[in-house]
Amino acid sequence: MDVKTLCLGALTLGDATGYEIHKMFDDGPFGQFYDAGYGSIYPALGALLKADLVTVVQLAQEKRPDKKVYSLTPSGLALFKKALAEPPAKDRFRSDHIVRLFFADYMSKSDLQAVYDSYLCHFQTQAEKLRSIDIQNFRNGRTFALQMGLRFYETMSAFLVENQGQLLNDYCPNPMDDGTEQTRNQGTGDD
Amino acid sequence: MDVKTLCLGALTLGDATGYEIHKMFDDGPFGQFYDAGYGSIYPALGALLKADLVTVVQLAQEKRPDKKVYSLTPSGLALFKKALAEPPAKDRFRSDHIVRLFFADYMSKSDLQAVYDSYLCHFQTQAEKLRSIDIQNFRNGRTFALQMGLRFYETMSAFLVENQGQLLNDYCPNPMDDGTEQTRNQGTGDD
DNA sequence: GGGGCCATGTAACCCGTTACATGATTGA
DNA sequence: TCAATCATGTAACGGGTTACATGGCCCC
Repeated sequence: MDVKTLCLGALTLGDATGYEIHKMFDDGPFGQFYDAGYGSIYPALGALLKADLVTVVQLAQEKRPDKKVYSLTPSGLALFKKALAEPPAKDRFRSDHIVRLFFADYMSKSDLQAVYDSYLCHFQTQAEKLRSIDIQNFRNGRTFALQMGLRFYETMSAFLVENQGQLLNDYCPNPMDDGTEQTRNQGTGDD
Repeated sequence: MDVKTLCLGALTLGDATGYEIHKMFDDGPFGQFYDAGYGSIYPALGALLKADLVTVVQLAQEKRPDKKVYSLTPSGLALFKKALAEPPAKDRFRSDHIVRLFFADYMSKSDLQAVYDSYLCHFQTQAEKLRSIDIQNFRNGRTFALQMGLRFYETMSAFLVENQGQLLNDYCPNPMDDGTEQTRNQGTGDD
C-alpha cells in the first residue's frame, strides 16, 4: 500500500494539510503501522490532486507559507475503499535492533547494553504515546488497531524486562570457533 | 541495515549459497525481522565478493546450475561487527492488514472477516514455524531473538482471538455522509 | 503430467529516503 | 540564543521489488 493511498485514508479522518498528515505518521494513530516523510507525502498529495482524488483549499497566512488544506473527493473515497477491498500485502517488519540482539555475541557488552536500553525505551515511549490518544470518538476498527499496537508495545517491553538476564547476564562473546563453519584463518585483533 | 550486511550476518552462521540465504529470510530465523528476495541477495553477494568480504567456491553440478558456496572472510566479519556497533535505525513496521483493520468501517463485513482470518492464520503459522526451529545449539542472542519473535506472534494471535467480537460483532459500516468524520482547519487560527 | 524444489542471475522500474532550500514564531 | 514548531516543496540518489530468463529433478 503506497503513500498515496495512505494519504487518502488519512483524509477520511478529516481534512488536513501535508504537515498534519505527516504528524499522523509520526505521532498519531498511523505511526504504529506505517510511516512516511515529507518527501513522499507532498508529492503524493500533488499526484492525488492532479487525479481529482482530493481537492485543496489554500489559506493565505502572513507569516508562514500558505497552508494547503486537502479534502477527499467522492472518487478519492471510492478509490480508497477499492484499495481496502484488495487482498493485503504481507506485513513487513524490519528491525535493526533485533538483528543486533540476534548477533549479540558479535558485539561488545556495552554496545549490546546500549541497544537493549534504547529498544526498551522505544517500546515504553511508544506505549505511552498510544495510551495518551483519546479513543472516545474512535470507531471499532480504530480502537482495535490502537489497542493492538498498545498490546504489541507492552508485550515487547515486558519481554525485554523479563529476559534481560538471558541476554545480558549470560552474555558471552563469540569464541570464533563455535563449530558453525569451516575454518578460516585466525581472527586477528579485530575492531 | 542493507541486504549486503545481512548477508554477511547470515554467513557468520555458516557457509551458504544465495539460495540458502534466501531461505533464511523466508523460513529460517531471519524471517521475523527482515526479508529479502533473490533480486537483492544475488547482487549483494556479487558486490561482497568484489570487495573481498566473502569468498566463493563454485561446485559444479551436472544437473543444475553450479552451486556457489560463499564464506565470510576476516575482513567481512570485521565489517559486520563494525556495522553492529553502529546505532540501530528505527524499527520499521508496515502492515497492510492493520490498515484494513483500522479502516474496518470502510470495508464490507465479508472482506473484513477475510482480512481477520488471514491475519490470524498468518500469526499462527509463523508461531508454529518458530516453535519448530531447534534452539539447542543457539547462543543467547539467537535464542533471545527467536523467543521474542515467538512471543510477538503468540501475543498478536491471542489478541485477535480475544478481541474478535469487538471488530466483527460490533462492526458497523461507515455512514458515509461525506466521507469525513470531522472538520479541522476552518480558519487560519480561530476567530 | 504438473507443480514445487533446486539454483542462479539480470534489468528495469518504482518508490521512498535524504538532503537541500526557505523562513518566521514561540518558548526554554 | 538556540531549539523546536509551523509549513511547503524539489531533486538526486539509492535500494529493493518485480519480472524476466533458464532448466532439470522429484514427488503426487
